[in-house]
Amino acid sequence: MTKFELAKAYDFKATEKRIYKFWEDAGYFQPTNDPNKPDFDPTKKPFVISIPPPNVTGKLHLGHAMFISMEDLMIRHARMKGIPTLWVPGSDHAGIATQLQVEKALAKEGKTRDDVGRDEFVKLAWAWKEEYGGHIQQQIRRLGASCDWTRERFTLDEGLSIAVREAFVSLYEKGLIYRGPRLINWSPNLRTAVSDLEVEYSDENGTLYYFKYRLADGSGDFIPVATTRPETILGDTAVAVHPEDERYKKYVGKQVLVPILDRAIPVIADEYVDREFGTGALKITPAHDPHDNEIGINHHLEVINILNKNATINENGGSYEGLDRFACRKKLWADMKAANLVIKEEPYRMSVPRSQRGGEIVEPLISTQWFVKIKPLAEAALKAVQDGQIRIIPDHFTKVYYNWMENIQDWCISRQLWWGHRIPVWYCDDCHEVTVARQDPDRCAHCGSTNIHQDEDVLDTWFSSGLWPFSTLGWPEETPDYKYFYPTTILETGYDILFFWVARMIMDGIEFTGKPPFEIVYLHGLVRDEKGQKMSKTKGNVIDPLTVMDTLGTDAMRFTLLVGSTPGKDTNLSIKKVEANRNFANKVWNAGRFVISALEKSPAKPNGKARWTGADEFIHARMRAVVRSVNYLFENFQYGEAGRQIYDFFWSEFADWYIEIAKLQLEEGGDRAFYTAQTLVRVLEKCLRLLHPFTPFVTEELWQNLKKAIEESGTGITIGGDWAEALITASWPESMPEEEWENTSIQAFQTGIMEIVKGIRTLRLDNKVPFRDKVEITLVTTTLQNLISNDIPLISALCNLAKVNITKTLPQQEEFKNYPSTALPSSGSTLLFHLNNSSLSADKRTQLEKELRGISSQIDRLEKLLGSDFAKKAPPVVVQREREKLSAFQETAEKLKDQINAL
RNA sequence: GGGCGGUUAGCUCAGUUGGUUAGAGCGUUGCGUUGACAUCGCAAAGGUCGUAGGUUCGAGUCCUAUACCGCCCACCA
Repeated sequence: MTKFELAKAYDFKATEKRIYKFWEDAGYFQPTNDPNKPDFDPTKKPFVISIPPPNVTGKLHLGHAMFISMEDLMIRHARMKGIPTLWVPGSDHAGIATQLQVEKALAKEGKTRDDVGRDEFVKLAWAWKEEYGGHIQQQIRRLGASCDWTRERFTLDEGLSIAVREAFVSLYEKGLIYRGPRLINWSPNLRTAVSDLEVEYSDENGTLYYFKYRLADGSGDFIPVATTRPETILGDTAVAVHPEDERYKKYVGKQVLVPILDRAIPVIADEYVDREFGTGALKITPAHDPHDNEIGINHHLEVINILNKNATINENGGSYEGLDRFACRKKLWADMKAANLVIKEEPYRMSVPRSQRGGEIVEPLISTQWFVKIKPLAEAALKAVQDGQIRIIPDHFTKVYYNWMENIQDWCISRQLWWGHRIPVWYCDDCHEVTVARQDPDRCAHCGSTNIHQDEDVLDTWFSSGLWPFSTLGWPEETPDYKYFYPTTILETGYDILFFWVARMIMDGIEFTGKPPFEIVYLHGLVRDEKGQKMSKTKGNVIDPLTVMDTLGTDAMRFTLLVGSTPGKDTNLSIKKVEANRNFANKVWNAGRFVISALEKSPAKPNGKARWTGADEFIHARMRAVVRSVNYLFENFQYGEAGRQIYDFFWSEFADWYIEIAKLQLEEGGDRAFYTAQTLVRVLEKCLRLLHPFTPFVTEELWQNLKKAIEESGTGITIGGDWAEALITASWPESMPEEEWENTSIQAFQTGIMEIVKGIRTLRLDNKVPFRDKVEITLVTTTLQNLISNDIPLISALCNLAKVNITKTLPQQEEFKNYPSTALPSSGSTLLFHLNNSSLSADKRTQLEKELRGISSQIDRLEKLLGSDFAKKAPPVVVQREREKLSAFQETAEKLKDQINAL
């Protein structure tokens, strides 16, 4: 007797926390790296993932839930395969995001960052990190993430700061980092430069302003020009026209006057100008537009910056000085109108650059910043993918990657922020040379002066993220971790940060370690709402993973995310799906309860040899097939499909069929009961292993209970292998070679028991005979007789039959004419339902004829098929399969005709 | 402008080595159920797999063209 009283429903709330603690305390997440430990094997290639570090002050959202589920799946699978497995967790200091939060908190006290000063601000930011930084790590634990918390890292850690310093200095020494004035994207609210990637363009309604550029010669002649940003007129240093434009050719070389300011600027000719667009004349503002900047360089134009750092107009704007850029736009335009310099305004659809973080309009302007000369790094990174050293999944993102790498621009890495890695550059106040050093210097490396000061800027957050796979393992030190675990195996993340992060890690990895930092890039899709829309607070369609876990359980949510996703494709999440998977977790739980209860009905291990029933063989054969298929799918990164197949097998074959049959087989007692219990245990146990990477909690809890129950049952049931300490360390089911009996067993069960039982169920429903009424049937068959001879009691019990008759030919007695019947086309058999109801007989002919029509069309189709080249050219196995189908159909058709004739 | 993806049941989506009139969940309809599970069971209805060609004995699956939807990159004053 087992003393197991498992709850009727799976109680995930009670289970999840306890199980997680059990795993963590037992040290399962922590691979050994100690040569003195017995389980350390330096010849084994470890499986390693570095977590995409979430923002340290972030809150868990579905994007996190997605990658945690995905990576935990990979990690658990590898761990079960017996591979030394490491998943390095950590978080990112998230320069701009965190600084904004701290500034927001300050703003509540009516202060700005300037009020408190840099040192104090950084202290506040650290305090903020200490207070909120742990939250997301706790939330990641709730997801069941089996990462090694003893190796947790933070991008501003001491070790990682050393890595950042090393990376910067080494790039600088190679001439791959330079400083200079260039046109960059300026974020006025944040008062920092941002990289091109951090600018997002949005299509918005704007205005195209047409105005007059008067000639300086006082002729009163003018060139019409259009712009979307009138305030930039203040910084114009030329007007460009196309060299062959008949309208404006004559003006080239002459001077025109900047409106209001009356500054004289040249008219130049450049082929870049599109004669068709606008007025065909282009104002040139080299300081505030990328193209204009290029043209300016080619024509040696003056560069006039008109903006302050907060996007107000500076001293170059004359009377507009101090005005905000947009206020200036209004006022300048009004003034121009008054001066009769305005032609017209028209509505215009334009693409507006906005800051990814703050959302405000970004201004292109000239500023002195630090840049990485990226082309040499990109070339090597490109090659690593081309050569197959790194494989990107799904494949089509390879092209996206190439496209980006081939057109890459230098990367602006300096940020005018306070929260981040300070740029390791010191300026000498005496000789004005720069000192770039790994250790903080106390004097100038050139003149020895102690009058030096460090660069005020910090590095782009992504600069440190790019080093993540190796900086977290100890680089630049040759630590044991670095030597053993680097390069990592898979980099798993969303495709939205392919450029931000993945591409940079590849470039940095190759540059600094000489090796690609990982072998596989697996990109998952974004999680959207059930209609496929992006989740956003304003739309109110945000699903909070914490709430989902609270109400439906972590396993259900993980399973939903994993099974609903295909690599690289966005997935639409709806609560309905999670509910369905909550039901699945409960189904697993209850199947487990049943199997445990079956142990009570099983005697101890018998001496006799195993006697398997058709059902036993069927479920074993299907289990083997599922294991093979799941392994194939895992090898090809098709985790979603793998999960789906396990789900289907578990529910519609194991639970719906085998367990139902097992109930009857257990009643027989003796050996039959023993082998049934053993089959139940073995199949369930294997399913728990397969499911564990998807739904770790319910499977672990059940597995441990099952193990204990078996030990205490005294049945001596084995699982054909060793039990492990815990499911998390149990071995992964490997594929077994396909054997002849598998197919035979599956075929036999499906065409025999399954089809007969389904047929009887259908007859019952069609004829409104409830299950509780016993009925008699006659099975007319030439093929199934031997196959099911032992299964008559089983079929009888499953269908509540009083009697089963088996004949080879249709009975000729008068009464049978009125019996409802159904054809079993895959075996060429017919089922007669003993129910003499003359009111039904009227319909019988039509029903039979309808069935016959269906079957006949199948026969026609197959005859045609088999008469075609198909028979000659298709593989014999395939042809044979169709032949068998045809003969079964033909037999069915004969029987149907006989019945019709007998009416 | 360049690139990529999608189009399969009422809805949301699976369906990767081409194998023969397509699957799931939810929804709908009907029936059932006190012993693993109502977080359940049995069944039904519902699809010419966007369109047009092509390759092949065979195409949802491969190729070409096309329509519509979506995304990414570059960005035109």
